[in-house]
Amino acid sequence: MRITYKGDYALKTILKLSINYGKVLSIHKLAKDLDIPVKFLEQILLELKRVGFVKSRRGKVGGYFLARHPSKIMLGEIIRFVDGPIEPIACINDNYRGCNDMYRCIFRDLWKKITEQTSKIVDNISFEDLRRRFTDKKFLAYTI
Amino acid sequence: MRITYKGDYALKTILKLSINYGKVLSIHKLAKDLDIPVKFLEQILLELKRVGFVKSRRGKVGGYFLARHPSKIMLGEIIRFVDGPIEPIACINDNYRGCNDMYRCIFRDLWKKITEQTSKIVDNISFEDLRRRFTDKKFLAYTI
DNA sequence: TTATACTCTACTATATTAATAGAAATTGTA
DNA sequence: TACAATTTCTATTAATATAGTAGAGTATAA
Repeated sequence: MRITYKGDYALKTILKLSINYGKVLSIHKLAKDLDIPVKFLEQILLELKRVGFVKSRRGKVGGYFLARHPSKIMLGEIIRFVDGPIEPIACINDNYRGCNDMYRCIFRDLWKKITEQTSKIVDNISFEDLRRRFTDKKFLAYTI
Repeated sequence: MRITYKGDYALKTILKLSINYGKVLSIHKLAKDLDIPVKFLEQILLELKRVGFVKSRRGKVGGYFLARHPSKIMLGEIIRFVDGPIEPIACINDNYRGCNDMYRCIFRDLWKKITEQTSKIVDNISFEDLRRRFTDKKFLAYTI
Protein backbone atom coordinates (compact mmCIF):
# COMPACT_ATOMS: atom_id res chain seq x y z
CA MET A 1 0.00 0.00 0.00
CA ARG A 2 1.19 3.46 -0.84
CA ILE A 3 -0.92 6.55 -0.25
CA THR A 4 -0.48 9.05 -3.07
CA TYR A 5 -1.37 12.72 -3.01
CA LYS A 6 -4.60 11.80 -4.71
CA GLY A 7 -5.40 9.32 -1.95
CA ASP A 8 -4.41 11.76 0.73
CA TYR A 9 -6.65 14.41 -0.82
CA ALA A 10 -9.55 11.98 -1.08
CA LEU A 11 -9.24 10.93 2.56
CA LYS A 12 -9.06 14.50 3.81
CA THR A 13 -12.05 15.44 1.66
CA ILE A 14 -14.21 12.60 2.97
CA LEU A 15 -13.18 13.51 6.51
CA LYS A 16 -14.11 17.14 5.93
CA LEU A 17 -17.50 16.09 4.56
CA SER A 18 -17.92 13.79 7.56
CA ILE A 19 -17.24 16.58 10.00
CA ASN A 20 -19.75 18.68 8.08
CA TYR A 21 -22.25 15.88 7.60
CA GLY A 22 -25.61 17.27 6.55
CA LYS A 23 -24.12 20.33 4.89
CA VAL A 24 -23.24 20.88 1.25
CA LEU A 25 -19.69 22.05 0.58
CA SER A 26 -18.48 23.42 -2.75
CA ILE A 27 -15.33 22.21 -4.45
CA HIS A 28 -13.91 25.65 -4.03
CA LYS A 29 -14.50 25.66 -0.28
CA LEU A 30 -13.08 22.16 0.12
CA ALA A 31 -10.06 22.89 -2.04
CA LYS A 32 -9.30 26.11 -0.21
CA ASP A 33 -9.69 24.70 3.29
CA LEU A 34 -7.74 21.52 2.54
CA ASP A 35 -5.14 23.17 0.32
CA ILE A 36 -5.85 20.99 -2.70
CA PRO A 37 -5.63 22.20 -6.32
CA VAL A 38 -9.24 22.94 -7.32
CA LYS A 39 -9.19 21.17 -10.68
CA PHE A 40 -7.52 18.12 -9.20
CA LEU A 41 -10.08 17.88 -6.43
CA GLU A 42 -12.79 18.27 -9.02
CA GLN A 43 -11.63 15.08 -10.71
CA ILE A 44 -11.33 13.20 -7.45
CA LEU A 45 -14.83 14.20 -6.38
CA LEU A 46 -16.28 13.12 -9.71
CA GLU A 47 -14.74 9.68 -9.23
CA LEU A 48 -15.95 9.49 -5.65
CA LYS A 49 -19.38 10.42 -6.90
CA ARG A 50 -19.49 7.87 -9.71
CA VAL A 51 -18.76 5.05 -7.29
CA GLY A 52 -21.28 6.32 -4.79
CA PHE A 53 -19.31 7.73 -1.88
CA VAL A 54 -20.57 11.26 -2.36
CA LYS A 55 -23.47 13.01 -4.02
CA SER A 56 -23.65 16.49 -5.48
CA ARG A 57 -25.98 19.34 -6.24
CA ARG A 58 -25.41 21.70 -9.10
CA GLY A 59 -26.21 25.34 -9.39
CA LYS A 60 -25.98 28.33 -7.16
CA VAL A 61 -26.00 26.63 -3.76
CA GLY A 62 -24.48 23.46 -5.13
CA GLY A 63 -21.68 21.36 -3.81
CA TYR A 64 -20.85 17.93 -2.48
CA PHE A 65 -22.06 15.89 0.47
CA LEU A 66 -21.66 12.33 1.67
CA ALA A 67 -23.92 9.70 0.16
CA ARG A 68 -23.82 7.62 3.36
CA HIS A 69 -23.42 8.35 7.04
CA PRO A 70 -19.74 8.60 8.04
CA SER A 71 -20.13 5.49 10.19
CA LYS A 72 -20.87 3.54 7.02
CA ILE A 73 -17.72 4.58 5.17
CA MET A 74 -14.56 2.71 6.10
CA LEU A 75 -11.11 4.15 5.65
CA GLY A 76 -10.05 1.09 3.64
CA GLU A 77 -12.81 1.61 1.09
CA ILE A 78 -11.50 5.01 0.09
CA ILE A 79 -7.87 3.88 0.10
CA ARG A 80 -8.60 0.89 -2.11
CA PHE A 81 -10.74 2.89 -4.49
CA VAL A 82 -8.26 5.70 -5.00
CA ASP A 83 -4.86 4.08 -4.53
CA GLY A 84 -5.58 0.45 -5.27
CA PRO A 85 -5.05 -2.74 -3.30
CA ILE A 86 -3.59 -2.82 0.21
CA GLU A 87 -1.03 -5.44 -0.81
CA PRO A 88 2.62 -4.34 -0.75
CA ILE A 89 3.33 -6.13 -4.03
CA ALA A 90 1.15 -6.32 -7.11
CA CYS A 91 1.26 -10.01 -7.93
CA ILE A 92 -0.27 -11.10 -4.64
CA ASN A 93 -3.69 -10.01 -5.81
CA ASP A 94 -4.57 -13.11 -7.80
CA ASN A 95 -3.35 -15.16 -4.86
CA TYR A 96 -0.22 -16.18 -6.77
CA ARG A 97 -2.34 -18.23 -9.14
CA GLY A 98 -0.06 -20.55 -11.04
CA CYS A 99 2.94 -19.53 -8.97
CA ASN A 100 5.79 -21.79 -9.87
CA ASP A 101 8.45 -19.44 -8.62
CA MET A 102 9.77 -20.97 -5.42
CA TYR A 103 11.60 -17.85 -4.33
CA ARG A 104 8.53 -15.74 -4.65
CA CYS A 105 6.53 -18.30 -2.69
CA ILE A 106 8.83 -17.88 0.29
CA PHE A 107 7.96 -14.19 0.50
CA ARG A 108 4.29 -14.74 -0.24
CA ASP A 109 3.31 -15.53 3.34
CA LEU A 110 4.98 -12.34 4.52
CA TRP A 111 3.16 -10.11 2.07
CA LYS A 112 -0.09 -11.79 3.04
CA LYS A 113 0.54 -11.24 6.73
CA ILE A 114 1.38 -7.58 6.17
CA THR A 115 -1.72 -7.17 4.05
CA GLU A 116 -3.92 -8.76 6.70
CA GLN A 117 -2.53 -6.60 9.48
CA THR A 118 -2.93 -3.43 7.48
CA SER A 119 -6.44 -4.34 6.36
CA LYS A 120 -7.39 -5.02 9.95
CA ILE A 121 -6.62 -1.40 10.72
CA VAL A 122 -8.09 0.41 7.73
CA ASP A 123 -11.18 -1.77 7.46
CA ASN A 124 -12.19 -1.26 11.05
CA ILE A 125 -12.03 2.50 11.21
CA SER A 126 -14.95 4.51 9.88
CA PHE A 127 -14.98 8.20 9.08
CA GLU A 128 -17.33 8.59 12.04
CA ASP A 129 -14.48 7.28 14.21
CA LEU A 130 -12.12 9.74 12.62
CA ARG A 131 -14.59 12.59 13.01
CA ARG A 132 -14.90 11.76 16.70
CA ARG A 133 -11.14 11.70 17.13
CA PHE A 134 -11.05 15.03 15.44
CA THR A 135 -13.55 16.73 17.70
CA ASP A 136 -11.98 15.07 20.76
CA LYS A 137 -8.68 16.64 19.89
CA LYS A 138 -10.37 20.03 19.95
CA PHE A 139 -8.22 21.91 17.50
CA LEU A 140 -9.86 25.12 18.57
CA ALA A 141 -7.42 27.30 16.73
CA TYR A 142 -8.63 25.98 13.41
CA THR A 143 -11.82 26.64 11.54
CA ILE A 144 -13.79 23.46 11.00
CA MET B 1 5.57 0.38 1.51
CA ARG B 2 5.41 -0.88 -2.01
CA ILE B 3 7.72 -3.59 -3.30
CA THR B 4 8.78 -2.87 -6.88
CA TYR B 5 10.26 -5.32 -9.35
CA LYS B 6 13.65 -4.04 -8.35
CA GLY B 7 12.93 -4.80 -4.73
CA ASP B 8 11.49 -8.19 -5.54
CA TYR B 9 14.60 -9.00 -7.57
CA ALA B 10 16.90 -7.86 -4.78
CA LEU B 11 15.09 -9.94 -2.17
CA LYS B 12 15.14 -13.06 -4.32
CA THR B 13 18.82 -12.53 -5.08
CA ILE B 14 19.79 -12.18 -1.42
CA LEU B 15 17.75 -15.27 -0.63
CA LYS B 16 19.48 -17.21 -3.38
CA LEU B 17 22.87 -16.13 -2.07
CA SER B 18 21.76 -17.10 1.43
CA ILE B 19 20.77 -20.56 0.33
CA ASN B 20 24.15 -20.84 -1.37
CA TYR B 21 26.07 -19.20 1.44
CA GLY B 22 29.79 -19.84 1.06
CA LYS B 23 29.58 -20.18 -2.71
CA VAL B 24 30.20 -17.56 -5.38
CA LEU B 25 27.40 -17.12 -7.92
CA SER B 26 27.77 -15.19 -11.16
CA ILE B 27 25.29 -12.54 -12.28
CA HIS B 28 24.50 -14.71 -15.24
CA LYS B 29 23.66 -17.71 -13.07
CA LEU B 30 21.57 -15.62 -10.69
CA ALA B 31 19.73 -13.86 -13.50
CA LYS B 32 18.97 -17.10 -15.28
CA ASP B 33 17.78 -19.00 -12.21
CA LEU B 34 15.70 -16.13 -10.87
CA ASP B 35 14.43 -14.96 -14.25
CA ILE B 36 15.76 -11.44 -13.92
CA PRO B 37 17.10 -9.34 -16.82
CA VAL B 38 20.90 -9.66 -16.61
CA LYS B 39 21.76 -5.99 -17.02
CA PHE B 40 19.12 -4.95 -14.51
CA LEU B 41 20.41 -7.42 -11.93
CA GLU B 42 23.90 -6.15 -12.60
CA GLN B 43 22.86 -2.68 -11.47
CA ILE B 44 21.05 -3.98 -8.43
CA LEU B 45 24.04 -6.06 -7.35
CA LEU B 46 26.37 -3.11 -7.72
CA GLU B 47 24.16 -1.08 -5.40
CA LEU B 48 23.93 -3.94 -2.93
CA LYS B 49 27.69 -4.17 -3.04
CA ARG B 50 28.32 -0.46 -2.52
CA VAL B 51 26.27 -0.46 0.66
CA GLY B 52 27.88 -3.64 1.91
CA PHE B 53 25.29 -6.38 1.64
CA VAL B 54 27.28 -8.40 -0.87
CA LYS B 55 30.85 -8.73 -2.02
CA SER B 56 32.19 -9.75 -5.39
CA ARG B 57 35.12 -11.38 -7.08
CA ARG B 58 36.14 -10.51 -10.62
CA GLY B 59 37.67 -12.69 -13.24
CA LYS B 60 37.21 -16.19 -14.45
CA VAL B 61 35.60 -17.75 -11.36
CA GLY B 62 34.11 -14.46 -10.25
CA GLY B 63 30.68 -13.69 -8.98
CA TYR B 64 28.81 -12.46 -5.95
CA PHE B 65 28.48 -13.69 -2.39
CA LEU B 66 27.03 -12.35 0.85
CA ALA B 67 29.16 -9.98 2.88
CA ARG B 68 27.52 -11.16 6.11
CA HIS B 69 25.97 -14.34 7.36
CA PRO B 70 22.27 -14.61 6.34
CA SER B 71 21.29 -14.43 10.01
CA LYS B 72 22.75 -10.93 10.10
CA ILE B 73 20.75 -9.59 7.18
CA MET B 74 17.19 -8.59 7.94
CA LEU B 75 14.44 -8.48 5.35
CA GLY B 76 13.63 -4.89 6.25
CA GLU B 77 17.17 -3.74 5.52
CA ILE B 78 16.95 -4.81 1.90
CA ILE B 79 13.43 -3.48 1.46
CA ARG B 80 14.34 -0.07 2.84
CA PHE B 81 17.52 0.13 0.84
CA VAL B 82 15.97 -0.75 -2.49
CA ASP B 83 12.39 0.50 -2.24
CA GLY B 84 12.66 3.16 0.41
CA PRO B 85 10.88 3.68 3.71
CA ILE B 86 8.27 1.31 5.10
CA GLU B 87 5.82 4.15 5.64
CA PRO B 88 2.64 4.11 3.52
CA ILE B 89 2.88 7.84 2.88
CA ALA B 90 5.95 9.94 2.22
CA CYS B 91 5.45 12.86 4.55
CA ILE B 92 5.44 10.73 7.69
CA ASN B 93 9.18 10.30 7.47
CA ASP B 94 10.16 13.55 9.12
CA ASN B 95 7.64 12.78 11.81
CA TYR B 96 5.31 15.44 10.46
CA ARG B 97 7.69 18.10 11.53
CA GLY B 98 5.90 21.39 11.56
CA CYS B 99 2.61 19.76 10.75
CA ASN B 100 -0.07 22.40 10.97
CA ASP B 101 -2.52 20.48 8.84
CA MET B 102 -5.14 19.19 11.23
CA TYR B 103 -6.65 16.76 8.76
CA ARG B 104 -3.35 15.13 8.07
CA CYS B 105 -2.69 14.85 11.78
CA ILE B 106 -5.80 12.75 12.22
CA PHE B 107 -4.44 10.16 9.81
CA ARG B 108 -0.92 10.38 11.14
CA ASP B 109 -1.46 7.95 14.02
CA LEU B 110 -2.84 5.40 11.60
CA TRP B 111 0.11 5.56 9.24
CA LYS B 112 2.42 5.26 12.22
CA LYS B 113 0.60 2.21 13.51
CA ILE B 114 0.69 0.54 10.11
CA THR B 115 4.37 1.37 9.80
CA GLU B 116 5.13 -0.10 13.20
CA GLN B 117 3.26 -3.31 12.53
CA THR B 118 4.93 -3.78 9.17
CA SER B 119 8.37 -2.99 10.55
CA LYS B 120 7.80 -5.51 13.31
CA ILE B 121 7.50 -8.19 10.65
CA VAL B 122 10.24 -7.26 8.23
CA ASP B 123 12.77 -6.25 10.88
CA ASN B 124 12.48 -9.53 12.75
CA ILE B 125 12.98 -11.92 9.88
CA SER B 126 16.49 -12.66 8.70
CA PHE B 127 17.49 -14.32 5.46
CA GLU B 128 18.64 -17.24 7.58
CA ASP B 129 15.02 -17.60 8.70
CA LEU B 130 13.88 -17.47 5.09
CA ARG B 131 16.52 -19.97 4.03
CA ARG B 132 15.32 -22.35 6.73
CA ARG B 133 11.71 -21.96 5.62
CA PHE B 134 12.86 -22.68 2.14
CA THR B 135 14.64 -25.93 2.93
CA ASP B 136 11.82 -26.98 5.24
CA LYS B 137 9.39 -26.67 2.39
CA LYS B 138 11.52 -29.10 0.43
CA PHE B 139 10.81 -27.98 -3.08
CA LEU B 140 12.49 -31.07 -4.41
CA ALA B 141 11.28 -30.51 -7.93
CA TYR B 142 13.36 -27.36 -8.23
CA THR B 143 17.06 -26.88 -8.56
CA ILE B 144 18.48 -24.89 -5.72
C1' DT C 1 47.07 -14.57 -23.75
C1' DT C 2 42.43 -15.29 -23.54
C1' DA C 3 37.96 -16.26 -21.92
C1' DT C 4 34.96 -15.01 -18.37
C1' DA C 5 33.23 -12.16 -15.20
C1' DC C 6 32.50 -7.76 -12.77
C1' DT C 7 32.42 -2.24 -13.26
C1' DC C 8 30.75 2.00 -14.70
C1' DT C 9 28.16 5.57 -17.13
C1' DA C 10 24.78 6.70 -20.03
C1' DC C 11 20.62 6.18 -22.45
C1' DT C 12 15.62 4.89 -23.39
C1' DA C 13 10.83 3.53 -23.20
C1' DT C 14 6.74 3.24 -20.62
C1' DA C 15 3.72 4.12 -16.85
C1' DT C 16 2.29 6.71 -13.02
C1' DT C 17 1.50 10.82 -10.66
C1' DA C 18 -0.09 15.30 -10.22
C1' DA C 19 -1.90 18.34 -12.04
C1' DT C 20 -4.01 22.16 -15.82
C1' DA C 21 -7.36 23.96 -19.42
C1' DG C 22 -11.52 25.12 -21.20
C1' DA C 23 -16.09 24.60 -22.70
C1' DA C 24 -20.78 22.89 -21.42
C1' DA C 25 -24.73 22.03 -18.40
C1' DT C 26 -27.46 23.04 -14.18
C1' DT C 27 -29.78 25.78 -10.70
C1' DG C 28 -31.23 29.38 -7.29
C1' DT C 29 -32.40 34.02 -7.23
C1' DA C 30 -32.74 39.09 -8.34
C1' DT D 1 -35.57 36.07 -17.90
C1' DA D 2 -30.83 36.93 -17.08
C1' DC D 3 -26.93 35.88 -14.55
C1' DA D 4 -23.81 34.26 -11.37
C1' DA D 5 -22.24 30.34 -9.05
C1' DT D 6 -21.63 25.75 -9.32
C1' DT D 7 -20.94 20.98 -11.11
C1' DT D 8 -19.68 18.08 -15.43
C1' DC D 9 -16.85 16.29 -18.93
C1' DT D 10 -12.93 15.53 -22.04
C1' DA D 11 -8.38 16.45 -23.24
C1' DT D 12 -3.80 17.73 -22.51
C1' DT D 13 0.64 18.28 -20.08
C1' DA D 14 4.79 18.22 -17.06
C1' DA D 15 7.48 15.81 -13.94
C1' DT D 16 8.98 11.72 -11.84
C1' DA D 17 9.48 6.83 -11.14
C1' DT D 18 9.99 2.38 -12.99
C1' DA D 19 12.08 -1.08 -15.65
C1' DG D 20 14.92 -1.91 -18.33
C1' DT D 21 19.06 -1.66 -22.46
C1' DA D 22 23.79 -0.59 -24.42
C1' DG D 23 28.46 -0.59 -24.67
C1' DA D 24 33.06 0.19 -23.38
C1' DG D 25 36.31 -0.74 -19.68
C1' DT D 26 38.76 -3.50 -15.85
C1' DA D 27 40.25 -7.63 -13.31
C1' DT D 28 41.58 -12.45 -12.86
C1' DA D 29 42.24 -17.57 -13.26
C1' DA D 30 43.96 -20.89 -16.18
